[in-house]
Amino acid sequence: MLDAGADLFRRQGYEGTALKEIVGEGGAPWGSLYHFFPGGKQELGVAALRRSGERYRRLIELVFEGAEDPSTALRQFFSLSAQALEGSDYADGCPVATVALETANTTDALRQVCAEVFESWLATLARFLSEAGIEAGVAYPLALFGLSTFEGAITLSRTIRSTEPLTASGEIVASVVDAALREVPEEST
Amino acid sequence: MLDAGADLFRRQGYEGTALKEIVGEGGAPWGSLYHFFPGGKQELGVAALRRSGERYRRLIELVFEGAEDPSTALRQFFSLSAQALEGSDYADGCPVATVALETANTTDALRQVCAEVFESWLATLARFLSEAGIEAGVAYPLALFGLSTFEGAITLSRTIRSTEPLTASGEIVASVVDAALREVPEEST
DNA sequence: GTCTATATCTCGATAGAC
DNA sequence: GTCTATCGAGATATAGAC
Repeated sequence: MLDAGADLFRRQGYEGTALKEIVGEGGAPWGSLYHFFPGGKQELGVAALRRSGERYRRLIELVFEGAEDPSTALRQFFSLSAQALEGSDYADGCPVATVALETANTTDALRQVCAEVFESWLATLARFLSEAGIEAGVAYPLALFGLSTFEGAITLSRTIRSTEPLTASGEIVASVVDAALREVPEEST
Repeated sequence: MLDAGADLFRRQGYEGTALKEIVGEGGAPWGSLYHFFPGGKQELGVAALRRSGERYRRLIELVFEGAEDPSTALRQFFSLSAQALEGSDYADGCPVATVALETANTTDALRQVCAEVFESWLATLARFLSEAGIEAGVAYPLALFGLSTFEGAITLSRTIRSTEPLTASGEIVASVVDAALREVPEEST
């Protein structure tokens, strides 16, 4: 049920998704919805976002751990997302961005979860950048920049139905991080 | 009425905004809504997005025309948006991004307008980059990158309620464009 | 715990007088 | 053109049997 909700929220947003749709898609019994989520739709939303946010964070980790440096990891991540978008008819974008924008000024509980998720991704990104030798004061702004570009590129790609924003942005982000890495003194690698 | 609609769509999205709210806020007569927009909410949405999208495009033009080069224009634009966000309790972000994500896979008429708006901004950006001497094949991907980063930074800033994503990203985008400008042969300026 | 039925509300859209 | 009243659909949430 959480997975079905997360998937629908990502595609059509929070307001655009009906509870019946979630229980229908998830094959879960309608009667048990308010047993597990006494807080109703909002509580389900919070739980679904937390779950998909953490899953996405682990995906980031996986890509960075498998790559030789953060720059190639980013290039791969952008390219991977472009593939995922194209293969899903431009539906599988960021699991929280749509809800984040919808609720930034309306439903604070949901906005807060989205903020927590974004910050967990930022912390993960900054950690990998730091571990590659980039100094702490630079790593966090660089993570902010990288995630910003990624989120915006997904927004553009979904809207104009082309992977071009993701691929073009991915190249430049990777090159920016690459330049930062080249400023790292040799001993620290 | 169009302005009231555009404002509400930007803050709380398309699905999250009721028609009554729009006519209420706009002080317009309810009876005339379906006279001017026989297509109902969707037609009003299309018109509102087109209008605010074009207004925003002219704002971009204004900033670029007033700045000495595209790099400083971008820095100013990010900084201006950060101010606008902070001054509006993080409500006045991008006028189309929220609706774009909501409708990318649900309501194609709205998605298409958002795509048109984004593309008009991209064309404007690419034109200014070209006019500054950056070759055509580079200007468009650079515009894609710049707009992507901007859109994502707004998303992050609104969600975590901090201007940090915008300021950090603005600096880096400006420096990337600055580097591209330095590759321009002197004669072409 | 889960089901069915339903209460209550709000939405978008329409009808018809003026 | 604009107003008032209202329709019908679909939403969230609840009640009460099992």
